[in-house]
Amino acid sequence: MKMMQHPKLAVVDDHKLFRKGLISLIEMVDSNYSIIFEADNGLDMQNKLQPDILPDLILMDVNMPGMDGFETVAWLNEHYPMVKVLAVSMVEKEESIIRMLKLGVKGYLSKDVEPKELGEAIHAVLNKGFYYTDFITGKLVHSLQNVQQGEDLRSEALKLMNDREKNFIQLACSELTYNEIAGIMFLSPKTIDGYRNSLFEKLKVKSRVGLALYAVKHGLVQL
Amino acid sequence: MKMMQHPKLAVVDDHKLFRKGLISLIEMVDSNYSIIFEADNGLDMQNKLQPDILPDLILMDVNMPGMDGFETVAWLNEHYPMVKVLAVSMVEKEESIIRMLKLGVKGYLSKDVEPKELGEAIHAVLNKGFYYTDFITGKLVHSLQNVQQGEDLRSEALKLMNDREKNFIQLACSELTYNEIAGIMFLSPKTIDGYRNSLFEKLKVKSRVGLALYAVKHGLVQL
DNA sequence: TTGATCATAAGGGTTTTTCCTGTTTCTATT
DNA sequence: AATAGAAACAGGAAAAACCCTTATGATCAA
Repeated sequence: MKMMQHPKLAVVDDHKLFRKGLISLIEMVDSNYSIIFEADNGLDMQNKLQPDILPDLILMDVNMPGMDGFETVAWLNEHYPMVKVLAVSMVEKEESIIRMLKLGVKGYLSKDVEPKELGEAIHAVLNKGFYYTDFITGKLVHSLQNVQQGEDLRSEALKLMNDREKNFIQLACSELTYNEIAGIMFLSPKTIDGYRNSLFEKLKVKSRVGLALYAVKHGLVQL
Repeated sequence: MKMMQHPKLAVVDDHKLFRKGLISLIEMVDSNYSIIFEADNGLDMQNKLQPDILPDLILMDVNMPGMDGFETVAWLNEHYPMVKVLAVSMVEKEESIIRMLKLGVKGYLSKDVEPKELGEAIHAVLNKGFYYTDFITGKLVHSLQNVQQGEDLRSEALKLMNDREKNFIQLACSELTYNEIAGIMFLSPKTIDGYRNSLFEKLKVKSRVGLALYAVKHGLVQL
């Protein structure tokens, strides 16, 4: 495997102390790396990015004021898709990890890993293209299985209502008025009233918005 | 980490020769393992499973005549969820891998790995609970990104509105009335009126339901 | 200083939604 | 045929959502 000569790195993190510490650690683990800039958040990064001297890898915090990690990575994908990103975050919420992976980050490190692992991660991303730990893979697999749970939610929900109600709730997830829905279903608006009230009770919601969100959550309508 | 004393294994695969070979390899890498049964497919496995002597781990082929790996794992989840499964397959189609992982298999091995890796995989599943290679993780991440395009929508959507409006649209995805939302945001209901109208125009929606669905679709609120 | 723009907010109206309490119609069962 | 239960439907009223126009103060650029 061919090694990069002088990998150029950048650090984006709103906590100055952490940022500086990270940089000093990186310089310690491998003096070959050069930090070409550091930034407080995504906007700051946009200003400091020089199109003619792009970093090979950006260490990116997730939660930052102003422009957060998600937005920043999305922006990078748009404008400089060749720049790799290694997420470095305090939070280990599954949802954050999955979102960042979906955006294509090459790895996701917790802020409390050993410096040794930081070095390994950077090396892996630069030379192998990615660094996914068992922890990350575990989250990934778990989130897959949640999609399965969504299916269960769906079938549970479907059991609660009859065909007319299913038909109605789908139409209710729109900008049609109940009167218009009644027209489409060839029913009196008052019957629609009845469906609504019965679903409010069954699904424990209090408004049409609640109804629509319930339907989406349980996969009864696709967006 | 505590080792299991005499791990009980089973092999389900329709190719007799491969099955026998696999068994002999397993006995070779660690004589501690005992193979308590082998089966041709899922149905055969159901017959040979003795509820009082369950295997700790089943090596499971994916494509089998009769009852295939998917069905078999689903059945195991239903009836013996504590039995771990390590998929061993000839096919490396992303879709197969993802489906098996969704079903909760603890690892997915190609049939042409080195015997050494087979040993490592069995050991890892028994002692650590799972064995996911970089290859598997790669497939996982890739399948995530295929599902994706929502993040781009999200950042597009965020650009359209200011902070107050973002705040408001999230609150609008609830069963609060606009009056209550005004109270929460310390604003006059008439100002909320203004936010609503401005978002209706910007997002090209006509009702609060439309607003809520827009927000969900673009990832502005999570369900 | 003036004009433009933006966030906030008011007045006052219409439409839609929500929530009662009923009645009628149909259908299945005894 | 009698009856029980559901599905469909109504009247009426209050609450919420929607829509249009106008106004004030703050900020900013010319």
